[in-house]
Amino acid sequence: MPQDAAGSEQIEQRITARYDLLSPAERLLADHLMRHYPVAGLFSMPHLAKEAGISTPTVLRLVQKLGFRGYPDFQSQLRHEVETRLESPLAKHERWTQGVPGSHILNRFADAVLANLTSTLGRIDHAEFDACADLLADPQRQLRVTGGRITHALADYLVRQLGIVRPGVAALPALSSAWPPALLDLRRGDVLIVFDIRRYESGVLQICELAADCGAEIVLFTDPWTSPVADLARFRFSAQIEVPSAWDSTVALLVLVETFLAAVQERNWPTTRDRMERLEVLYAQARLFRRGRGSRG
Amino acid sequence: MPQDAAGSEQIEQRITARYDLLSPAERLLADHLMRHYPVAGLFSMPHLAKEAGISTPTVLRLVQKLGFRGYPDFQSQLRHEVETRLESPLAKHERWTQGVPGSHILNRFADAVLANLTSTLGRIDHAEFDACADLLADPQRQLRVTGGRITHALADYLVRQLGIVRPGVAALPALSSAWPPALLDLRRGDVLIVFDIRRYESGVLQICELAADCGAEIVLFTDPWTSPVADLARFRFSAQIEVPSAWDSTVALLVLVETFLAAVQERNWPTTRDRMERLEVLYAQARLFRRGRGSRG
DNA sequence: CGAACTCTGAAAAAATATTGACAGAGCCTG
DNA sequence: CAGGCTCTGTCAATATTTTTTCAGAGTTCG
Repeated sequence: MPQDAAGSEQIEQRITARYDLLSPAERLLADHLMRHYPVAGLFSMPHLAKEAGISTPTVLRLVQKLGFRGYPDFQSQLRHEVETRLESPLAKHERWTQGVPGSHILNRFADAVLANLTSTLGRIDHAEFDACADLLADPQRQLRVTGGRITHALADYLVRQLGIVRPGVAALPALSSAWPPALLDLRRGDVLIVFDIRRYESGVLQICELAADCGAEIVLFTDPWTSPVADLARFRFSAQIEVPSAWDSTVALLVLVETFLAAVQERNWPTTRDRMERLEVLYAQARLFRRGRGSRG
Repeated sequence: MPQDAAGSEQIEQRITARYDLLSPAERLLADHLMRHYPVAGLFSMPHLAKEAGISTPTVLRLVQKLGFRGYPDFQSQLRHEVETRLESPLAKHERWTQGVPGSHILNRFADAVLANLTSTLGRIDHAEFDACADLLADPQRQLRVTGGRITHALADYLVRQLGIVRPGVAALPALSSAWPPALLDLRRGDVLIVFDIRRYESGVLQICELAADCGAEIVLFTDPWTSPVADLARFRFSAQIEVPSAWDSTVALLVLVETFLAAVQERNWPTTRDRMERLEVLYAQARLFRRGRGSRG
């Protein structure tokens, strides 16, 4: 559905639609605009140029490429967008900040997620978090990760990302018959990271008991109902998971996981950076990545 | 609690607080500003004066009475307010950001995640969301899902959960040599769901092109920089992903995914419920679950 | 009724923003 | 490696905005 004119198109859309026509400096600006949308564009041209790290003529060239006659024209449209977003029928953000029953699923869901997040994060003890991050950052300890039906993806994510930051990270196998060999080289002091939210699965408790017998430290991510694994765990973090859906939400857990990833990588930054650089080299050698969509031949 | 200076007060509050100190012409302007708050103040001084029916010096006198050094100073504060309104309508940060903001990694991370979420969700067009949910809920269409290095876990999660709601959902294989057979029974109108955030991987684009040639509809989840797949996609949802970490965050994407899951299951609830019940029976037969920790036996 | 006062906008002055012209830098291509 | 190309910033011009100055209009009060 091609717009004949750029008339009422959103600026965001104009940018994405023409992104491949943009030059490198223009993309710097476009990225900046998108990242701080829409307020960034309300500043004066010199200010905006400085923030984006480019020059004023480039700003002008971009807005002209986007179909505006000049910078004032661009700002005028932007103000209009801000207006409809903020001012008019108490626009979009307000639609989901107040949980009117019967509103759109996006609003209801976002409401629940935000409530879960604030509640989850507000309850975490900073000292406990730091102690756990220290544990996970200790290169002497091997890490093993496991999850249940819903949390499997989370466990997978943690393994992949943490495996970049440090060595000795692996997921436990899915089949219980494969557990004994996997526990074979678990040493005292190694760490088992467990995700276990309701519909606690029997297998998860079993493997925690096995690992505890081997002298492993257990880190548990769970829900407020607290899984049976809690008694075995050295560290325990519980997240709010209820949303308007037939299932529970893993968003708060993911935030925890990502925060731990950030904390661990911060704790041993030289090593992390070194590993990441080597990873980049390997990726480059494998020619796995291409450029963004601008790499015109 | 008297503010010594007008420091961080909201402009609306400043106006109401000093309203009775204002002259008639200034009140005209104040009324206009309040009536079209906050966008009115983003215009230039001549424009604003004309709209309010007064002259530019009066505008200047008002903003000075409000405690600003000049009109640019006033606009700067106003932009800041617009930003906080748009980015985080919940000023609830204080609840768990007690102390210096940006101190503990938990606070910094949570700040970023909340900003990402509000910004991401505020930008989603409800109609587009609904249309896409309709597409995903259509049992006639098969669904295939794929992701990149970071988003793989997300794709996996979507497959598992959506696979409970409806039949015909599968992940694409990881190895590109396995793609052609996987695409073999892709029919016109089937849907390919793609996660592609920066460090866009070449394989993702390739498989999208293949699928598009087969007549598949493409649904893209990406970042604000817009992946090259965007041109091929029927639906495109972009999420904010920046956090204080060496990596990007997939939290906002996960919220999108979970919201879609809720929307799809809602659209075909009888079928979903039926499938979930049968799943429960199967799980029970496999004796996979145990009770919560009260069931000491 | 007139002097002193405040309020207000016109107009000039200063500051700043926007736009255009141009040239150096980098890159493909022959 | 030279010529043509695009991209990008510096600088100058033009336009606009911001601020100041000032005088007329209206009001209050003795």
